[in-house]
Amino acid sequence: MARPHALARGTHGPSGSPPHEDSLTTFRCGASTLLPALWRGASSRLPTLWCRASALHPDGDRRRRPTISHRSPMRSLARPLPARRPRPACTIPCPGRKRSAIIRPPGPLTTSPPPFHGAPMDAKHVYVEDLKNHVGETVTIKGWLYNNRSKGKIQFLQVRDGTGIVQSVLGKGAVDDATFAACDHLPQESSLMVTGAVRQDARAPGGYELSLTAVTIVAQAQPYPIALQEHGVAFLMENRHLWLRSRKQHAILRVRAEVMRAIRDFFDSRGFVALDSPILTPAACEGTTTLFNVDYFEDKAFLSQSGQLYVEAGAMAFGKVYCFGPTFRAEKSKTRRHLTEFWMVEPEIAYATLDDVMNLAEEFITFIVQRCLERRREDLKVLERNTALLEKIRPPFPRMSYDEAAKWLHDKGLPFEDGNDLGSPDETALSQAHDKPLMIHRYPTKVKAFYMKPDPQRADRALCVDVLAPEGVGEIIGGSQREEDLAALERRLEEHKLPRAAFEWYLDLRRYGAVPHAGFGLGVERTTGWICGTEHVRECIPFPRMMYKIYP
RNA sequence: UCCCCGGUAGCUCAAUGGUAGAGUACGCGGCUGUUAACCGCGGUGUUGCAGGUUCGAGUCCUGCCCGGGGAGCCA
Repeated sequence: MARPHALARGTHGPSGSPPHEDSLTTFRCGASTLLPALWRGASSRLPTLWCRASALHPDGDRRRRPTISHRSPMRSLARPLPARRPRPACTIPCPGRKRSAIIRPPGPLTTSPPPFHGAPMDAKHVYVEDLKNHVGETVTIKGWLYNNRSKGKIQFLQVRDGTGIVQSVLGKGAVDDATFAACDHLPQESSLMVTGAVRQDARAPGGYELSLTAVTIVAQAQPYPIALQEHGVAFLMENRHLWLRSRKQHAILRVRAEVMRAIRDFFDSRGFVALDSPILTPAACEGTTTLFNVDYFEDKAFLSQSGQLYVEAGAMAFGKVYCFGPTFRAEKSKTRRHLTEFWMVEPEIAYATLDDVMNLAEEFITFIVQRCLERRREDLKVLERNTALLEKIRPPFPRMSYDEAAKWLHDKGLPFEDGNDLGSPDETALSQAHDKPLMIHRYPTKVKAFYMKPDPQRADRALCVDVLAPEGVGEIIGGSQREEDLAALERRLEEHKLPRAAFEWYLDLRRYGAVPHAGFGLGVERTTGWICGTEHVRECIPFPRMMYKIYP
């Protein structure tokens, strides 16, 4: 009862019309085992695509795949390729011939697409993560082939569906021979639907497996670039859109999603109003860092580096607010801690002091970590994270003033100059020395932003706090009590040489009912990276944006 | 912007200045419990680019390009 499926038709373009070249990329003409006689006859005229390395670039030459960089924006896409030894645009293996054939552009498709193999899917569709509730039932998993270990007359198809991976066992005779043979040649990441009885079996990774009675191949993949082997970072980054399917990346991004949900749950349940700040802004919030420029009609604008000034307005209106969104920094930082686009949550509270936000940060971090332990333990296991270290993350967190930190660094013999901001190596050393987040407060006023309130006890120290995650991770929170005095703030703007006109609205917040207030910002990717034990923040966001890197 | 490391097959990597080679992926064959399965067979190539030294350069020198890590700055 094999029949074409809507999904399959979709991959071949409208029936009877010439397919778009791209639409052909989902099947291959070398797959004669998949095709009935009529279709196979047509396949010799079909152009497609079983190129060894054409997954990323239409000319099949991986070395020319688009790499977009600051110095050579869109170079490989914008310029014609240099003249060189002619290469086949696309090749297919031809039985009986040593060399691959050169493929001509596609002609019109006149035959119908190949039918699927296997029985129609009348079994209940379930997700891999729910399989344990369906032992003994016959169910269908819809997903992609993670790996196939073929052992002659028995095949072990490992199918992933986004919620997990399940091993399904296909014995010869369980399905028709054509389907069995097709499965034996299925490349990694081919999409397929498998139907079978759910069994508990200790031999299966994950503990449950399927005894298959039907397999439907939705789309046979081209050879998948990301093999089950080690790959270099550069290669994986250029294949980020596919890398997301890998187990570790999958686990990290699920933890990230949990972190984001925990953030919202924490503030929403405490009476904070979500008040989003603009992404397009007229001026720098802090003045010191480099911003991305944007043409804003006839004017100039910037991508926001912080929503803080705007949530201050929000706090005066709603009492407790937070903004949560992307933030942009154009600094040329090339380290494992930096992205040019990252997500930040910034709570701001009226009538709050530095101590209030330090206490809040402590509760907040604890909430996020414990939530991930509670709900994403399996992912942390995939990541081989030492969760015992995370279990310890509960109040109180150690607190240290800047002066105490400076003394600690001196005692350790680290080259640190009093009065300077803490450098990266300093923070790393401090962070490594603690097994809980370390709160360092009251940095020198001169190294901090203009809006931070100086300590009334000591004007050369600001009422601010940085929270350093342990294990050498470093800063995940920066916060402060804000300067609420109009005259003092005006002086600070001048000292920082900031354009006053752009800040008039901000000064208004002091003119009309100023109150003490405070807040902080937490970086989502750094926090996720700490919880996951990830080496680099680029793995903690689906499509990282970094210096000179904006593809894919 | 500065400092350090790197660029060889689609991918991961070898190769005293002397014939560019493995594993993997891919293809074919074998195998009814595999765990990145295994066994046999099949060939990968402008050694990042441009010069230079040399009888001879993947290897040494110079410049450039690209990538990675770090400093500053920051979440």
